[in-house]
Amino acid sequence: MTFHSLKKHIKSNIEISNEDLALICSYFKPHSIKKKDFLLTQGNIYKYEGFVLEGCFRIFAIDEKGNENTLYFAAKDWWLMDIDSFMNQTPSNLNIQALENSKVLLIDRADKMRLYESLPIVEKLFRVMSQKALVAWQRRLIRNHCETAKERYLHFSNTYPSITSKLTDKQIASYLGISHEFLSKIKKQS
Amino acid sequence: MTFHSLKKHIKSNIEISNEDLALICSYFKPHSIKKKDFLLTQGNIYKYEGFVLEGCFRIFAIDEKGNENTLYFAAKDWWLMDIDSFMNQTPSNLNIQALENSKVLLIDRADKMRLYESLPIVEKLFRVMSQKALVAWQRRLIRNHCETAKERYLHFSNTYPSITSKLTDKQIASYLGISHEFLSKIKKQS
DNA sequence: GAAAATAGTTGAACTTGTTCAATATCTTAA
DNA sequence: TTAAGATATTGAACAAGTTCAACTATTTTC
Repeated sequence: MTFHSLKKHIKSNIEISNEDLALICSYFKPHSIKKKDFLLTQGNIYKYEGFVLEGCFRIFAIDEKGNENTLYFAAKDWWLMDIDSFMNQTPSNLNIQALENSKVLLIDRADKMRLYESLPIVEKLFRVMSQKALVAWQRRLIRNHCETAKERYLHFSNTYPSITSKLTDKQIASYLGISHEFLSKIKKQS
Repeated sequence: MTFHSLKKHIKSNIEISNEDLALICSYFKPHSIKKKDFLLTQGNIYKYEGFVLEGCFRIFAIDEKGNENTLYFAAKDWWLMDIDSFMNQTPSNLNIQALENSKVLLIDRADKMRLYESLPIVEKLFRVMSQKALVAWQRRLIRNHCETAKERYLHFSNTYPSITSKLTDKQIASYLGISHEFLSKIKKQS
């Protein structure tokens, strides 16, 4: 039951046997994370990769000026990772915080490496997911270049209405790359 | 000789035997592309994936208003791909144009699929490269949010001086997401 | 349930970047 | 080698978004 949504998610990305699916799932352990708790804070090395079962997370960086910069939000069926820190074992620049009481499946770095080695299809799984993510990031950057803040806000809230409803305007503004005051003015207009 | 830089590039990403390297290379065919010619124009399905041996390319999209939006530039040792069109066999939104006479190694879609199947390490290669690219795109988006156009220009020209020197200001501006008039004003200041 | 903290609103002054138009410079093809 | 076309520069008027500050809601915590 716990692994149902992970299995479904994997099958939506690659063709895979039930045996392999079960083996992959056996590496993941369920965890609960309370609202406002952090799975990762910047400066630390990221040891886990996570898959969200329920709840919602915010992945953000804090720059020198103290501004919070939200990379993305992760709700059900999204992954929690800091690829850079996880791959290279370098201190992370990111923070991953639960926005509500949440449940995740976690795999630690050593197990992930074992999984890659013991089951080559896992390479394919992450290759496919990474490439899809890449396309999404490219599109987001283009939107940032050619759309106004208002257009970007409407696109986000229409694309992810259920996530939008869980967020404060401050969090949305930090995702869109605008000040929260300006977001307030945008919302008043529309 | 032709495959030297591709081999070196692959080895910088994964550990691999010389036999596997040679097999991978056997799928790629060298091509020359003249300045201003297109490897891909939007609306078409992308059939090839390419590795740049020499020269320089620009990968860009044109939006409804007719604005050119440069995703990235690809010089020696960079890949030319439209992941979206190549993976899903859907018409591309991108244009890939040679900025000077260039040489590339091309692999067509069917061969790429065969390569993935016959040599699982190729999945790993593209998994690793995609994840590295993902990190780079995330950083670029953050820079777009928290740096001014001038800071972004200086970062770009300092990071890629040899590419910068091959480009017109119009092309650089479309990469930074600003008007070329404003780039001209920025350059005058510094 | 009151106090404290956080989030949202609004306005005024300001900065960054755009648009348009005119002019100047550089490339390229015939 | 010259005309045509693309590229770069500059200025003025404008639009988009920021910053600061004061105020109002809304949550959170004890």
